[in-house]
Amino acid sequence: MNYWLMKSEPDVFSIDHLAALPGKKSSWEGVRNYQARNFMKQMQIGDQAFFYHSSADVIGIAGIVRITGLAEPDLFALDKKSDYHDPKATKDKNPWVSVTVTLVRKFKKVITLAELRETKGLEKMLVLQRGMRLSVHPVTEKEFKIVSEMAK
DNA sequence: GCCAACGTTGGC
DNA sequence: GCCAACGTTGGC
Repeated sequence: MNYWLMKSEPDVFSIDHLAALPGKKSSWEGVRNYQARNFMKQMQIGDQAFFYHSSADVIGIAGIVRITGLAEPDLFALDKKSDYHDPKATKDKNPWVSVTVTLVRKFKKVITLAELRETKGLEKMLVLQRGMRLSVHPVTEKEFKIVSEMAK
């Protein structure tokens, strides 16, 4: 069982959008970075991930989701009308994948980046590292537990 | 809107 | 394969 952090711009897709969907379930598409994609391929059913709001009024971790569907081809890459279209992707050679996530818990209050920075034990958390832009990346079990406790 | 820190592209 | 130019991410 592994833990992850997944970034989304809440203007595009927020934790409230997810909560409003049938089954509180959605595919997670549009990742167009190979390193992030490789992490998505490693995800297993039951893994948990932080839902992170980036480029927002309140930046930080908004809640927890569970991986309920393994990586499969991200068909938005083939859709010319999609913002996620990749002109180099074809049906036979589509490098991009999406996974399915289901909401576990929305935090009462977003745990902000500033709060994360002030918390002991999270010093090495990847999202806090300088220049860290990966939209999908791993979180340690220890970090996952500390942040989960903060949200109680 | 600025800009640091990356990732990608393309000429050579 | 190198690397300059360009594009993107994302905090501030």
